[in-house]
Amino acid sequence: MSTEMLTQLDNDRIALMRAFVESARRLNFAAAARELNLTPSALGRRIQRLEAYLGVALFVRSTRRVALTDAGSLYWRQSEEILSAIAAADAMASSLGDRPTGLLRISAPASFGRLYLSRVLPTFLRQNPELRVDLMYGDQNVDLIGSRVDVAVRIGRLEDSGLVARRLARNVRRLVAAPDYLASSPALRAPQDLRAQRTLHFSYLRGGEAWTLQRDEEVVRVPLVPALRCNDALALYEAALAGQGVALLADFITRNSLDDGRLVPVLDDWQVPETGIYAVYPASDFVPSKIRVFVDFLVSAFSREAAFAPPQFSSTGSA
Amino acid sequence: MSTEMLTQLDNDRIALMRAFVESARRLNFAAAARELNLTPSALGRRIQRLEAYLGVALFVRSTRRVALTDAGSLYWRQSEEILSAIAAADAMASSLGDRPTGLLRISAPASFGRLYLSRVLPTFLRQNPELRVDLMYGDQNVDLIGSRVDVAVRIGRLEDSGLVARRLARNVRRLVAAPDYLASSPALRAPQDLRAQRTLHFSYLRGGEAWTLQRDEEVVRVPLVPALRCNDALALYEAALAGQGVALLADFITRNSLDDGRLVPVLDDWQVPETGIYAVYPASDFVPSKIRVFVDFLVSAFSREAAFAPPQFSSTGSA
DNA sequence: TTCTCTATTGCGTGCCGCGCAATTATTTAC
DNA sequence: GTAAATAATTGCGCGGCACGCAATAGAGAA
Repeated sequence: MSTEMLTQLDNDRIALMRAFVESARRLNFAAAARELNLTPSALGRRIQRLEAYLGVALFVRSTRRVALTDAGSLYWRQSEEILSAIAAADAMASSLGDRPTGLLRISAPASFGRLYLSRVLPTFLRQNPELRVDLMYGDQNVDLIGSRVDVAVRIGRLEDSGLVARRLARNVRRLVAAPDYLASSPALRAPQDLRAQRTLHFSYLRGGEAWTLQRDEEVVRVPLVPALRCNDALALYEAALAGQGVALLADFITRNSLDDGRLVPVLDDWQVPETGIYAVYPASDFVPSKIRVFVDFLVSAFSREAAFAPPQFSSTGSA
Repeated sequence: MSTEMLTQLDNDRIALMRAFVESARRLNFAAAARELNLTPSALGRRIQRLEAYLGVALFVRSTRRVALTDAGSLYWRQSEEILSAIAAADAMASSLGDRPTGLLRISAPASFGRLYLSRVLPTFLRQNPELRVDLMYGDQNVDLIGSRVDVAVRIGRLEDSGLVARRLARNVRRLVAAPDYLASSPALRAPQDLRAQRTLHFSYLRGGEAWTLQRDEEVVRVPLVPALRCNDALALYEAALAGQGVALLADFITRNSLDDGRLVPVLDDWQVPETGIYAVYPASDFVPSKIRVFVDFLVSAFSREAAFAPPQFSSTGSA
C-alpha cells in the first residue's frame, strides 16, 4: 500500500525539510551544512532523499551553483510554514509542562471536599489564574484514567498501583455520638456493646459492615447491623448530631462538634486504626505541572491545618 | 546549543507525530500499531520518545487503558493540522512532477526562435494551458542554472557537461549570397577566393573569424576579414539578401530564399560540417515535467518539419 | 594558467529503532 | 472468586540506514 511505502521514508522528514529550507534560504549547500552542523555530504544526501521521496527535483545543481526549481520554490514556502507550525506546537506542548494551565479534574470524598477543599480552593485558584477546576465529589474510588481525573483525594488505606500517592495528613477517626442519644441508649462500655446500639455506617468503608477497634495490642472486629447506611459521611455526621446513633467518623468532620460538646467520643479507650489522607495521581515520567502545583498546594495547606494534626483536639483553628 | 541537542531527536518527528495522532484517535496503542503496521512495542516507544522530546506526558496510561492529557489534546489538534499540511505540500510538490505547470524559461537563438519557435509555440501553449513561457532570445550560450533557464535550444556542436541534450534536427549550413552581389563580385570558385569577398560573419561562430569547408576528405579553414560581423543570424540573412556579401547560414534560415532564388548557394561543391539543433536542459534525476513535455514537443514538431530534414531543399512546406 | 571552493560519491562504522518474547496488570468470562 | 485473555511495557539482539571521511570532478576567481 501507499502508506506502507511511505513509512519507510517519512521517518526523518522534518530533518529533510530543515535541511531543504536552510539550503533554499542560502542557495548554498556548504553554508547550509555548516549552519546545521552537518557535513556537506550529509546535507546533499538529505536533499536527494527528499527529492526522491517527492519525485521532484527541488534544486537545479551545477557542481558549484544551486538554484530552486519551481517545485522547490513552492515547497519552500510550505516547508517554512510547516516548520514554524511544528515549532509552535512543540513550544505549546512543552510550556504545558511548565505552567499550570487548562482544566484540573479533581475527585474527592464529598465530606472532605465540602468541609475542607471548598475552603482552600479559592486560594488555589487565585494563585493559578490559568487553571480551571472540575470538582467531582464522591466517596467511591473512581478510576482515575477512565474518568480522566487528574488528582483524587483519597482517605483511608490505599492500594492502587500505578498511582502516585502523597500523604496530606493523618486521618484520625473516632466513634462519636450525640449526648442525647447516649442518654437513651443501652450502656456502651466495651466494643461488643456496639451490637446493641443503633449504628450509622459509611457504605464504602473497607472491611464491610463491621468496625475494627484496638486497644494496645488487642484488636476486635465488631460486625454491625447498621441502623443507617449511607455513602455520604456528612449525612452520617448530621444523623449523629441528630442523635440517630453511634458513628465512626473522621476528626476533621466531627472536630467542631466535639469541641462544643454536640458530639462526644464513645468507647474512648479504644482506638480506630489510623489511616491517612492522600492525594493520588497517575504515575508518569512527565507529571503535568497543574497536578504538581495542586498537590504541592494541598500538602502545604494541610501542613498548616491544625484540624488534621493532633489526634486529640485542642482549640486551635485558623482559616 | 539547543539546536544541537534537538537535532538528535527531531529526526523522525513526523513518524512520531503520526504514531501519536493515530493513538490519540483510537486511544488504543495496539489498534494504532496495527493500523500503522507496527508492533505495539515500537509504537509505545515512539510515544515515549515524543513525550521525552516535548517534556510533557501526552497520554495517561494504565497497563490496559490510555487517555489523553491536556497537552496531548492540544498537541493532537496541531499535529493533525501539521500532518495534513505536510501531506498537502507533498501532494503539491509531487504533482508538479507529473503535470506541466508554472513558468517555463526558454533560451533560444534569436534566428531560430523568431523563425521557428514562435510559430510552433502557440500550439504548445494551447496543449499546456497551465504553463506560461518566458522566451529569451539570444545566440550566446547562457548559463542555464545561473539564469534559471529551464530549456535552451542550441545550435552547433555542444560541449556543456552536466546538461542533457536531445537532438531536434540536423543543422545544415551553406554559403549563400544574393545573385546581385555575385554579379558584381570577384570570381568565387575555390574556398581561397573567399578572402577576396565581402563576408558576413556570425559573431558567436565557433572557431573564430574563419570558415571551415570540406569536400570529400579535403578540409580547408579559411580565415576571414568580415565586412559585417553580427551576433544576430537574421541580420546577416537580411544583409545577404540585400547583396552585402557571402554568408554562412543555416538552411532553416535561407530555405525560402533559396527556393525562390533570392539567394543562391555559393561554392556548391564544398560543404560546411553539419552540426545539430539541440534542446538542452540541466541533468537531474527528476526532470520537471514541464521540461520533459516541452522537449518532447520540440522533438515531435521538428520530426514533422521538412525544413530541417533534407540537406537539399525540395518544395515541401507545411504550417 | 593555478588555486580555491563546491557538490557529489564510495566505503566503513556506529547508532538507533525495530521485532520478538517475557512480564505485569487489568478487564472479562465463567 | 478464580482464570483466561488482552493491552502496555521492557530486555535483548540484530539489521539497516545515515553519517563522516576522503577522494573526485567541476566551476569560478586571481
